[in-house]
Amino acid sequence: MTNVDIPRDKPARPGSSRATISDVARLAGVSLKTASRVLTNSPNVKDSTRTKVLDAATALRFRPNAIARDLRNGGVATTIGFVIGDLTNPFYALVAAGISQTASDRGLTLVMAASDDDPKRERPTVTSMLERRVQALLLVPIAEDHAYLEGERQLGTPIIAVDRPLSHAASDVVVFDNRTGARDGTRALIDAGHRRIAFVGSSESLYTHGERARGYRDALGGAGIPIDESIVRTDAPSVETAAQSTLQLLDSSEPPTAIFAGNNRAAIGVHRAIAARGTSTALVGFDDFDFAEALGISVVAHSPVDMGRVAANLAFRRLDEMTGPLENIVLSTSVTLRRSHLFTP
Amino acid sequence: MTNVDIPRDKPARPGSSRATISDVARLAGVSLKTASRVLTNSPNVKDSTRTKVLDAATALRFRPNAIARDLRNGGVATTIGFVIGDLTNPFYALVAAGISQTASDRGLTLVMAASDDDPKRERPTVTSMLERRVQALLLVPIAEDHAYLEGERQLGTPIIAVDRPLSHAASDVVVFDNRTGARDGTRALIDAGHRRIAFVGSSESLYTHGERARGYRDALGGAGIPIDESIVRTDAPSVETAAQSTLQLLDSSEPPTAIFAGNNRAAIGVHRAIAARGTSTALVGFDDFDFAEALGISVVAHSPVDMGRVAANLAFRRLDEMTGPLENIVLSTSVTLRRSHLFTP
DNA sequence: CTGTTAGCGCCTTCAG
DNA sequence: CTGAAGGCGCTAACAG
Repeated sequence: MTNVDIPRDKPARPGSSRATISDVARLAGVSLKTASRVLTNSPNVKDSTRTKVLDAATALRFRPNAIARDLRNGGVATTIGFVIGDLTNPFYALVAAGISQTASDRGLTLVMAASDDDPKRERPTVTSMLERRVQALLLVPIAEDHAYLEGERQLGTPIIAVDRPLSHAASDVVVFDNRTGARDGTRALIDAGHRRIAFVGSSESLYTHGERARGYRDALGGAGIPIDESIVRTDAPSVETAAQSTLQLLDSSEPPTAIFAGNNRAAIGVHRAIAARGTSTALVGFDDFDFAEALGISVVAHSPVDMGRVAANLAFRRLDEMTGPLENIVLSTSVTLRRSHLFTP
Repeated sequence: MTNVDIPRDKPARPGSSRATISDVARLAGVSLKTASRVLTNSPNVKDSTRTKVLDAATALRFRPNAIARDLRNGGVATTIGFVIGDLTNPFYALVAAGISQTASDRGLTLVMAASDDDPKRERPTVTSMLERRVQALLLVPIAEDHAYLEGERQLGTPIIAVDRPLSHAASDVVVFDNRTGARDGTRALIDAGHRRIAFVGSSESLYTHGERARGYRDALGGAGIPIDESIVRTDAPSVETAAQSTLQLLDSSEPPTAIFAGNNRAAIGVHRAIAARGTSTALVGFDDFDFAEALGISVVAHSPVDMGRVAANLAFRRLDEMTGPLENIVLSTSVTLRRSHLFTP
């Protein structure tokens, strides 16, 4: 039974009125498959037929339906998924930029979903990506338990953890060398003559901050400076809390002469507090951003864009040859010295 | 560094080894449709059957295939597309965050593609989105001619221009009130007693900067200050060029006492140049960001996240009722006064 | 060179 | 409450 007279009533949904390949074929007076061949640039088509089909396609404003194509081609989409906590954080936005670039080089489109930093929302978000049949899934993990991902990975979808490893589950990972970076950053402070150096950042239970606090301790230990836990403030996840903690540090009887800030937000908060008190406390931060450069803040720098690129490339390697041990890629950091490690003007 | 061997059962293509609904049905000993009913939460299924199917699904690690579902449901994806020039610019990242939030409230996933600020790449990028049958397309236009979008819109896909209008084509648009914002920002400088106020930003041929330069002129004109075109520098699209232009301004025989910066990058460059010269030139910027706050720079502020939200909501309204005239939504801005409009410390 | 046939995985008729 | 067909738009096999 051929479907010659399909009644196209009203375009209830967008797209429902779009021409299909058979519409094009009919208008061009060729078979469906011939039209398909032309539209997919297959060889073995007479030139005159080709132009006839192409003309019909433009006349009908034909757009191939990638959904149908993807279904036909194994039910896998030509997309790569990125599950992110909060796109509002410029750091993750840059990672996304790196992924996007790399993906588009491979003809894949980036599909993104934010879990709004809510650990409970991570799994549904990931599931939705998987249902969309993304070719690979990159994610910045925030849930407490990622055991649920094990099965997915075994089903063949490469899963790459970005910026921190999964909890209770193995996977490919791309992270920065937080520990070494923090150590070197702290060392810059020591080299500048400081001995009483505080740490301001998030909870050590956060992978990145745990590593950074460790690096900070490494540096002090290496220089024979005893660690005073009262000036290790890991209670500052936001700009405001960082400013708060710094104020307390500065107002104490034995204030630090230098501060190592655990991330970009902490650095802003610390800087603000120092400015408020008018002290010349030295500062080194982790993460390089516009404001750090503008303010002359010395930092442990890295490249979030590269992180995205590396993660995407790792996913593609998995796609091309599924075998091999899990990889744990550690991206190096570098210390960018400006002025603030000496004092804050 | 842990190296665990990945167990690969069926190393074919990802997804090829995934269970389908009929696999689930077979294992559960029911018909395909019954399984489907259970998995879509339809009523009218005996509880015992339901659990049987659910058990089979988990056993098989079944994941519904959204590609097939979308094809079935009219060939339209449950996604919304965003074509962006450069995700690296925090401004656009924030717009994307707003879109993402709003989309996920509606059960849609964001698919994003960057054209890398290359006007030539815009159209292919848009086309790829359309082939993916996104329900709506938001884009930050950069091509010179958007006539090609007319037809697409008529085919039923809502198309919303974000941050600037299309060229040579009509569409729904969401923009900021750049002109009024720039006027008010410049006025703050005038109110602070400045009379010789320079403009540093991108080419006026860029919609946003054209408007902002106009607002700047409005303010000067309104205060009876003649416009000296030699201090209107629209040759500064980047941080570096902005710093360069500012340096020239500062080194001239008749330097300005204040500068209005056309956007976030310009503000950074201007600030850097002022710091380099050590002058106390006043500054007001367009766009509010961390560094502006950290540096005490007064700015014309707005909400990129809201812009994304508004644009997405407009798209959804179009989806729900396709009728009505094209809309041109203008988002207001506000002046945030810190210290730099008086002088730069 | 071109056409016919047969599904990809899912869900909505329409029957039992 | 459950099952049997049919088809969304497209392309890979096979013919001719």
